[in-house]
Amino acid sequence: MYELENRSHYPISIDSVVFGYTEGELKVALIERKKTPFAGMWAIPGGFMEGNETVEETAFRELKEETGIENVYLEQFHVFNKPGRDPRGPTITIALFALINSDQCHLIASEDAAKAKWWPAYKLPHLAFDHDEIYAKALVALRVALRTRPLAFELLPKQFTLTHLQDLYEQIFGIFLDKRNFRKKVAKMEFIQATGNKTQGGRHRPAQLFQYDPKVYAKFSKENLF
Amino acid sequence: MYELENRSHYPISIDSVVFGYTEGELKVALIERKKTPFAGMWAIPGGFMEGNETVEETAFRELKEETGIENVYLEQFHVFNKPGRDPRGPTITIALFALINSDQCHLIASEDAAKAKWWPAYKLPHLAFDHDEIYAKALVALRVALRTRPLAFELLPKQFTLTHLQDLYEQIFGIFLDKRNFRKKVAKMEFIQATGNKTQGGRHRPAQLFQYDPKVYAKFSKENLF
DNA sequence: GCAAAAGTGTTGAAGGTACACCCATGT
DNA sequence: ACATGGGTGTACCTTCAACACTTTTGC
Repeated sequence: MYELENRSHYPISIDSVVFGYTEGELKVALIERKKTPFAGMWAIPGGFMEGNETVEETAFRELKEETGIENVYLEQFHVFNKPGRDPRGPTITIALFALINSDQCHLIASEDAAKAKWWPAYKLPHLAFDHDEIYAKALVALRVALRTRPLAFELLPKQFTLTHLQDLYEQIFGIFLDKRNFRKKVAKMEFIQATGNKTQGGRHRPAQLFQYDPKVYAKFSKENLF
Repeated sequence: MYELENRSHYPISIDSVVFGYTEGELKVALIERKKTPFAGMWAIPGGFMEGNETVEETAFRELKEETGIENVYLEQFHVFNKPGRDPRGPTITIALFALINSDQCHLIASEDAAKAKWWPAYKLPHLAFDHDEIYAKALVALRVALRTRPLAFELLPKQFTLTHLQDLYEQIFGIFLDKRNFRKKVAKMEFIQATGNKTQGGRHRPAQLFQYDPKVYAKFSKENLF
């Protein structure tokens, strides 16, 4: 403890851009600020590190407090510290993105946040602080992550249809994919397995339900190095 | 300034993994620690943020102080804060990687560092703190970055031969490439241009020198979205 | 003239893209 | 019976992978 006493110390805030997928649409969880600065504006949920918390612990705590969200996949993507980004003084923000299947996830506001709400990912309002910039980087990080790792499944329920999987990719990357070609590709991925179950209740032909097997993926990705 | 006063404040260290390419070999700049803890061990250069510095400003200042390195490409890749990673108490380390053409870059030690030295990237000694772990992540980040952006040129002199470019990729990704296929691919990349100049002095056929044109790349990458 | 690195084309395999119709269900 | 989304195969084209010899220079 001796040597660090002389050092400058900084408040550190942890902000988490939470992506969800509900009703066939990519969504983002935002909170409306109660307090100044930027009271009344929408913002990315987050808050300050306290005591001996780690970055991830702070992120989980703040998400729970501000939105009620638990059990999400979290990943760091950038540190923001441009001078002037927080009118209360110099702060350092570590930004993370979170992935959740938001189908049965109602947001619950509390404490620092007046409201918490899922917004369509491509129709966000103007955000508080420099959160527009943080969000833009989060989207890029999301695309890079989804390209290189099997994270789409974090956004889907355990069992999902191929149409949903395709739709998710189309929305995240802003492209259209050919249904037959997409399915041919998925068929070759042994870590995406048919369960034998089917959807019910649509007034159309029921769809097969698939699931992701991380063990098969682990074997597969070791063999293919990347 | 009012509201931040109550918050926990933390010392923040900035460590930069500097990759260089000298004498046909991928290298990393390390310093030997003078002070406890870990006096006598090799470590990634870095130090603590002070005053109103930004992350990047701290990184540049520490690199200059500890190794004499200036004018490098810098990019953040991860924040480390596992409890116990620094015996002096809880600290947060923001890690960056740096890219430089180290051909004419002699390292100059000073202040906190007893020595500064280029090490072959795949033959590092065991490092101080959790720097082995930081370095492992830096290598992964380097590969991801080189795959998705034209950063190889930061490691090469302004004019370079195709053999050097190929060798750099082979070392970074740990693979062997076919010379003819590699050159065919490069030929299609309009942002890598022959200068008309040639190498001199080898006792073999002189090689054409190429250079990277960022303007052409910018046009190219906008057209191809990724 | 020999050592050492530079430079150059062709062929076959694999993977990607484009494209249109029938199927199972609910109302 | 009709509306809705589920499901399937083929042909072409582009890209990737494998492979060996000639050229230019310094000594």
